[in-house]
Amino acid sequence: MANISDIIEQFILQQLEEFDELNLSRNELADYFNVAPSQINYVLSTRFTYPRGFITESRRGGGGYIKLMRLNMDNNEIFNMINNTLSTEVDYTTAMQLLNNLLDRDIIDDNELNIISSAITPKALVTPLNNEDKLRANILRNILVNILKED
Amino acid sequence: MANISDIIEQFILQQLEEFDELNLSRNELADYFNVAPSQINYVLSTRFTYPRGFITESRRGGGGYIKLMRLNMDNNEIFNMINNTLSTEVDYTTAMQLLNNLLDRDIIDDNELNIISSAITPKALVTPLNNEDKLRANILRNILVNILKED
DNA sequence: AAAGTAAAAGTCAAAGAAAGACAAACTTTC
DNA sequence: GAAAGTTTGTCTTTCTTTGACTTTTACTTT
Repeated sequence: MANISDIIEQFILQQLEEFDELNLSRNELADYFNVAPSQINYVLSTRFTYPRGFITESRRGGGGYIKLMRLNMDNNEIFNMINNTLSTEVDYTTAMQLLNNLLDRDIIDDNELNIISSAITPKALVTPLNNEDKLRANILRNILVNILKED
Repeated sequence: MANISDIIEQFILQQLEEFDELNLSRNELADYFNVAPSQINYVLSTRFTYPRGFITESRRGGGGYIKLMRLNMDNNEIFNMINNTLSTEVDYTTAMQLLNNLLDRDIIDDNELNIISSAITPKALVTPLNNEDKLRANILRNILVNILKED
């Protein structure tokens, strides 16, 4: 019950109440809690996930960091779509329907729809393995999550 | 942003806002930031690259210098550069340099850069076999061609 | 004018500093 | 007792910093 991962999770959540965006140092955090650095990855990847409304970004090497951001979940139409429609795979037609839906709701504009759709056309996603739909879901999720993060 | 290379990059970028062409002294700069002279080369070669829209020229010996220039390119040259950079494969760093270049030249705006870059992050392009860079080039080409055809 | 010297910048490789991946070992839960 | 979840550790990859050595150029001396 009082496992260290939960404690670290609470610690991070607490920080996130003050700031929407955290800049963590994996090693420092690990040091602070006396755990292996990879445990930080474990906490992040099991608790601070997309479906729970978080997004991470990182950089290695000197001055490296892990940036953790909380998504704005006021817009839960998109949020639900991301979690449902885009959880694993999505074909082009469905993806376009979703985007048009977002356009109707003024969540994205014409120009944005244009750019996003050109990123996920079958032509853009040529891949030897037949994982086009998986790729599309992944890319689209990334884009929309990014839009959510903006506000 | 606690690494010195990023700080030096910012410093140079700031100078470049005033002038399109800078005359740097490698030793003086290195001295100013208290780093090894070769670190200046590192910063220049990792950040002020051709896809980012820069080119350098230098001279050794007494009175030597490094001249850093922002290229000005007409639409045709930009088009060619895009095609060259994206002809087969492109890694994330290079792609971002290209996008920042397009941002500087007002070909895309902040919002567009944001969307596009989230479509091509390594995270968005997870793929079992080593074709991430190929995929990225393909997607990015699709997006940019689409944007360029608008005007 | 040739030779020598000092003042630059260039090259490259080794060391260092982070984070990522992944699997083995352990613990809890059902 | 098996499955799920957690902890630990090792190895890899990426990016940065440092330093030793080389090359080029301008200036000085003979």
